[in-house]
Formats: sequence, C-alpha cells, structure tokens
Amino acid sequence: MATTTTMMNIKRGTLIVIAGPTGSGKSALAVRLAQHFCAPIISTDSRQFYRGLAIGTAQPTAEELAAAKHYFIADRNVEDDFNSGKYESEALLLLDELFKENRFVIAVGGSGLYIQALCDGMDNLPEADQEVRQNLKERLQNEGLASLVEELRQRDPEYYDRVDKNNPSRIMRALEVCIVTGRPYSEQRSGEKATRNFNIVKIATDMPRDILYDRINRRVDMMIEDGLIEEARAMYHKRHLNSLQTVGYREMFDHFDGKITLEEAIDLIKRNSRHYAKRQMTWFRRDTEFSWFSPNDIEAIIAHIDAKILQN
RNA sequence: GGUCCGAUGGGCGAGUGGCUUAACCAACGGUCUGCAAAACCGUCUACAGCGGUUCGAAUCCGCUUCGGACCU
Repeated sequence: MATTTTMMNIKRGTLIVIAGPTGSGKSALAVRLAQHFCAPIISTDSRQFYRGLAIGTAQPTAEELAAAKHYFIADRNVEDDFNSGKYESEALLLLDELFKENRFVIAVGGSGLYIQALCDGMDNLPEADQEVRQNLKERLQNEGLASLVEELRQRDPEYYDRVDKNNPSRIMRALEVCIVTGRPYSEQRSGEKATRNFNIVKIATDMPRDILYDRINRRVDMMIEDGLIEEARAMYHKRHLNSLQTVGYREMFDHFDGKITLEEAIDLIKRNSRHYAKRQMTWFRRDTEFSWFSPNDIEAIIAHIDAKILQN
C-alpha cells in the first residue's frame, strides 16, 4: 500500500496500550476495557508468549481468556527464537487484520522494549547472528570485556563515547551489528519514530509502592500454591533457553540444583519481582506519553481514552 | 547485690589508634533499539551517651544507659 500523501493521516483505529509494573492489575483492567470497547487484546509481555509458563508468568486466567479474545498468549514454544524485532513485525501484521474488524485493540503487558517496538518501531538492524554472537561470548570469556570495548572503540567511536562500558550485553550487541553489517552501529540508528496507521493511547497503572509490593509478594505465594514448582520442574531440562531466563524459573532451577532451599527460592522470586517492577516503572516514567491511573479507576480511564479519541 | 560479655548505617556484619565511603542485602533513583522478567549504573558516610588519654579514636581509660550470660 502506498503511503498517503493527503494532509490528514488516515488512521484505521485506536490501539489502547496498557502498561505498568508487574502485579499492578493490568490484565484484569485490559479485560474490562476490552469488554467496554469491544476490543481484542494483544499481549506486550515478553514471557507470556510461551507455552508452559502459564503460572510463573501470570498469563491471563481461563475466565479472562474467555472474556476477551487474546493474542500473543502462549502461542509459541520456549524453544522458538523470538525478540522485539520479530514481535514488531508480527504484531503489526496482526493489527492490520484486527483493525479491519475493530475500531479498538488493546495492547497489555509490561515489557517496555516490546511496547516501544510496537508503538515507535525498531531501526532496520540485523537481528542476532548466532555464530557471531557465540563468538563474542567466547571472547568475552577468554579476553574479557575490555577487549570487546576496545574493538567497539575502533569500529564505532561515536557509540563508544556513550555506551555503558560495563554492560556486556550492550557492547556485544553493538559489536555484533558492526561485524555483521560492516558499518558502525550508531550510524544505523536513525532515532526516528515509525509512523503507524492507527492512533495510540497509552495508559499506565500505578498504586502506592507498599501495596504493590504486598500484592507481588502475595501473588508469588499464590503461584507456588498453583503449582509453580511443578511447572518449573517440567522446564528444568530447558533451563539454558533464553525464554527461561525469567523470574520465577531461574530461582526454582537453583533450588532444584540444591543451591538454595525452597524458602530461599520463594523469597528471591519475590525480591526479583519487586526489582523488576521497579525497573518497569523507571521505563514507563521516562515515556511521557503515558498517563497514570489506579487500575481500579475504570471510569477515569475510560473518560481519558474517550477524550483522547476525540482529539485524534 | 556481684562478676563477665556486648552495644557499629533499615538489616546483617567486618574493622582493636591515623586510607575503610568495608562487604553484602534491603530501600531509593537511573540507563535502555533484536536475549529486555535480560544486562548494567548511581545514592544512602554509621560506630549507644558523656567525659578523659592522645598530635589523632569506632578502636585505649572512666562513668552512665540499654541488652545478654553467669554467680550468690
């Protein structure tokens, strides 16, 4: 389809984005909004995509799944390669279909990078080349981070100036792109937001910190009651997979290894979930397009969305 | 009543005269373009109180307060 040259952007519908820290009531809110706006739901949660992780990633319940059509929930295997770039293209394709039938679609989940990919797009960079990445990992092991940082300095001085030189992940990704494309990483970062053919309204859920932490702690206890231990055990032999580098599973794996007791594992899951929630809030705070609401304040949220729609 | 031990930042816990902001955990703030529930960074200068010794005390001495153990 050719890009429109008319003055007005023709938007096909509105994507209502619900974000917020883990345990803040996003899923339930999304279902209520889905019912109100007659909208399907797509997940923006980087771990709820996978089958077999229903308990530990707090996938929507059977009732929630029945109450609204959900996409990107348990629709692939933990072995499947997936990342924010693939998510962007798959999600856009899906939205194209959904907006044929719906004026509204709800996107809910806590993965900031995936939300960003969906709303603002990713630059056209190559995704991970397994061979190159493996090689970089080995070099990190053998030569140390300093060596990789030095190579990055030579290949991409501009990025070198502003990267976090303590962060192996960032260094390796930048190098990976330099090596695969033969051009500096920073040169290929346009920094421009993609334009989408739908409107976007961003809502974030918030609540007092002590209440949030209490909810997180209690939810972990519930996960244990619901069978998280068994769920993790079933994945134990796949523990090396990226999809299982996930709060709730890593700690259980350590417990299965005998490194920590069950009690310790549970406490660590709580702690790491709280840490995760904090990082999420940092991410969403930075994105000033978000409007923050108590997840229970449905009236205000709907009013806010209605007002936004009128503006568009 | 007596003897002895102890008292360190939110927690734990080193440090026995002069570089320790100890470390670690929690908490708080932040970074973020294909592993993102990942990876990484920053902040929180305490030594029970009072007096003394000393050029200098968390570290030595005395008293006080509080805790613990033991004895009669």
